[in-house]
Amino acid sequence: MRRDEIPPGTLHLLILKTLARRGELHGYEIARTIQQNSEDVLQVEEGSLYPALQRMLLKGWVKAYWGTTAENRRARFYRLTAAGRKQLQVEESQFERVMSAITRVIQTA
Amino acid sequence: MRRDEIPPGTLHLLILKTLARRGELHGYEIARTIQQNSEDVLQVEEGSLYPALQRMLLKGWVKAYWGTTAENRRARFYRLTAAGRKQLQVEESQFERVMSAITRVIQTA
DNA sequence: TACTCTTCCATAGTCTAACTATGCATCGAA
DNA sequence: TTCGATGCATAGTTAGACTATGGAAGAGTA
Repeated sequence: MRRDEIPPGTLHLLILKTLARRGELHGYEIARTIQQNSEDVLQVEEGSLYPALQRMLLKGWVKAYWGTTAENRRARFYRLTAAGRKQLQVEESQFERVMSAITRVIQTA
Repeated sequence: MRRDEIPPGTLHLLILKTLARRGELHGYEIARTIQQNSEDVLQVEEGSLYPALQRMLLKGWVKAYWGTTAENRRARFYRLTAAGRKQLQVEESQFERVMSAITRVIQTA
């Protein structure tokens, strides 16, 4: 998940999508999920993840609460809000729109 | 071609690809070509384009020379170097690799 | 004539967000 | 008793796309 690899903002999209599917997860779990689903292509650094979650909290796309994991550890869990669900739709279609445009350019040139 | 839409570095890829197909073009022409091929989804701003071309010159991916356009205007033409051709391959497969990873995450979550 | 639009180049400075580095804390296993 | 994994978080750096701005030259037009 490097600056020179992925679109800025894509991390938001990936987090939103992951939460939409999985319901509620804590940060570390979100990172591992994305990493696994990408078959280890996308490495989600903690220094990217937590700031991203902070931004998303501020924007009201997610809400958070403290709880305990299955292994009895303290962790902060995140859940999508209605605004987050709407944002997911926006970002998903935006992503699709731009990526197919780029693909078009690459294939046409 | 906005920061919140496209991957940083993608502009390089699009320019490289465009030059690879079209042979040699001047800056303004590169911008219009990308824009047209994307069906106006990607707006290539001059404040993005020219700095990108400078970077690419520095990295030796393109070389430039002054000439005149069909309309008899002074313009700077760009052509791919061997290094640029190699870089194009790298960026193209990189792009493909990451985009399919993102798609995988979005579809799997 | 003056005007606006398009073509063409270029740079200075701003801003976003992913990054590195770092710090802290707990648990289980070696 | 050290190490790895789990878990959170922030400070500061960096790349690069952006806005704003400057210039020049030609074509058309009022």
